[in-house]
Amino acid sequence: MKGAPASINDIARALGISASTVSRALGNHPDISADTRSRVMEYAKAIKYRPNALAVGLKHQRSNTIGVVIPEIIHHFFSTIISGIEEVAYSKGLRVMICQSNEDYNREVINIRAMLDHRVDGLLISQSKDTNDLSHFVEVFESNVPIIFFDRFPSELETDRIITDDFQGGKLVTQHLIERGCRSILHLATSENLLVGAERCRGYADTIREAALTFDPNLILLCDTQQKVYAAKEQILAMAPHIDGVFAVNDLSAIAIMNLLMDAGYQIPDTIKVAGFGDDPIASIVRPRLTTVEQKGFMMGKKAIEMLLERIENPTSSFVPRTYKFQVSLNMRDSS
Amino acid sequence: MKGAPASINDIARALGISASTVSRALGNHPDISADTRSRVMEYAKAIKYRPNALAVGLKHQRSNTIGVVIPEIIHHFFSTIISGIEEVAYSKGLRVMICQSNEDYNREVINIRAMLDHRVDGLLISQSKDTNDLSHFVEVFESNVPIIFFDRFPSELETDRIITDDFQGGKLVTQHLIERGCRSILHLATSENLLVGAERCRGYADTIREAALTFDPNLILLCDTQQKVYAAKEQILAMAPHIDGVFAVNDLSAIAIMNLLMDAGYQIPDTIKVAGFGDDPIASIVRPRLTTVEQKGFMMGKKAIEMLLERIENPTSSFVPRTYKFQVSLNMRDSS
DNA sequence: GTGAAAGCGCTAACAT
DNA sequence: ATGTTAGCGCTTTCAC
Repeated sequence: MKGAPASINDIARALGISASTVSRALGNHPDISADTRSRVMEYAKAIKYRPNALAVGLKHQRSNTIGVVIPEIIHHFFSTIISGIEEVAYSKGLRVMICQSNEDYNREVINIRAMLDHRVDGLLISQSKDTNDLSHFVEVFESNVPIIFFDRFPSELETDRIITDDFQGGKLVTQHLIERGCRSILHLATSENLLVGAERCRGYADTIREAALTFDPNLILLCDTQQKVYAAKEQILAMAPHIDGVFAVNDLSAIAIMNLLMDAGYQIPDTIKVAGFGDDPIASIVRPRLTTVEQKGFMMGKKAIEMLLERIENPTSSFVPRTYKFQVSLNMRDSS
Repeated sequence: MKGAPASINDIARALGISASTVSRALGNHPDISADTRSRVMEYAKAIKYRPNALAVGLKHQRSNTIGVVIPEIIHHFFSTIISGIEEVAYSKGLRVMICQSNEDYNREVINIRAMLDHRVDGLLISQSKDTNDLSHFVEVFESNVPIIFFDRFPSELETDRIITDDFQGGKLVTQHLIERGCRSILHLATSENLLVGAERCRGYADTIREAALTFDPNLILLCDTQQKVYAAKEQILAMAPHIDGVFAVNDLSAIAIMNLLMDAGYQIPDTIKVAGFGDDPIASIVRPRLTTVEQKGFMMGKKAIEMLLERIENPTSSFVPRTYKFQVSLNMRDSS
């Protein structure tokens, strides 16, 4: 029940040796005699000595911590990415500092600055939906802190990226719906400046054209949350009689429209087929089970931190940005 | 594109003044002349100076950071708690360091130690399911770092707690099911050493007895995840003909059993009524919509950090543990 | 094999 | 109004 935690100096004083000897003993330096080492170790354990990470970080100019900034922790995809990141981090004794931007530009900036202030060794970021000004990212480059973007990245910047093949995912879904007989497919899209959404949409549009179906821009609705789907209820129900398929940019809006259509008396998949994107656990819980694109979140997280660690270890002057794109697969279930 | 970030000394040197003057100017110390202040500010902005949080922390013996350890970020309840915590933290310029234990004792220990090493100003913790040894918590007390438990706490320790009235929640659900006509209610419970689960179960059992229904211990199944529900499929289907209600300890297992029963031909809520606990967003998405107990996650998060800040500001020697219990409400939907 | 001293970046007495 | 100094806890030359 004492005030400040014990320091190396406390140990040194108690044992009548110098702080540097204690430091070396604790760090298993070869010069230290077995006897001294064990005395130090023993006493350190007895008083529950713990190194001050702030002091170590200040000395070493590195904090043994990597920072992660994600839009929203609540999304299963991001959670699995974090698990992947932590998996690797723990195995290497690295600390992980997680912050969420809540899809808010200002918070993203604040979080990134806080992480830089803490002298994180590297940064793993998935940018917020409403980030347009990229100067805070540029600051990171200028401060020479390695940074890897995952999933959502600023296309204007030449950076390392761990991404999903969203275009291919969009194609897979659309091809599947067409194979199942759909001829008029509604696409629930996400806000324009989100590249992942744009890619999924491009996959959709490309496939429609390839299949020689008529591409109708009116069949694209900006509607990427449950709330927005319900807000667009009238519009959707007005279109419903003319469509036989829906490709939603994520699982939650897919499920929302599925419910909305079923409540209006439509049969799924008989009358209208629905597919989503992401393979959220909820996709296999709802009825009918949702057909959706599976993303490799855990693997992406692992790959992201591995790439980051490589960058940290090789701070090469000639920077050549790399992109690692994960392939996707379609999980066919009962909704299509 | 320089190596180390600029320090106060760099500014001092460039401006031909002393480091302490720079420090004071940056900190808006009243003694500093307006001229000096503005010159420092301007130059600092120009070179994008950022204080080294490690150095500040080392000096001040506090890091302006609070640590949060939760079992799993993926659960909506914990995510909302985090949002509540961040809400307050951001408004006060505090940093939040989040770690997940993944319901693993060892990770919990590692995380807490890492936070202590970082000299966090305080700790907000919800303990993992398989934590029985409490010595790492005791270490926190001994190091005089304020700690508040939320939701899941060690009952053997006298600590500050922000909790849900789980007992009352269990009662509410059970009373509701009985009012709806249920006479034989199955309870899907969680592992024994999780107090929140035990309390919900106690609320269930108490209510059964109060209603003068026969309490049958065989109607309590240890089954708190989707997977475990499906693993117990045979057992559940064998009981199904004899029950007319289910109270699940959380929403995911409630939904799992709902699906399992519906797949087996049971009508919900007509033949069997089902209710969950937690009000996960999925509860209002699934069909039938799930009746469930609403927990005040966001409010709990806010309260937790507010209580923590109070503890940090008043490190009183006479510690009297406080418990703040949040009331719950029942959201009645279509499953009951 | 161990100690003394310097310094990481910052702040806060204590000068002046 | 500003400079000097010391020190937070740790590591690491450089001595011996």
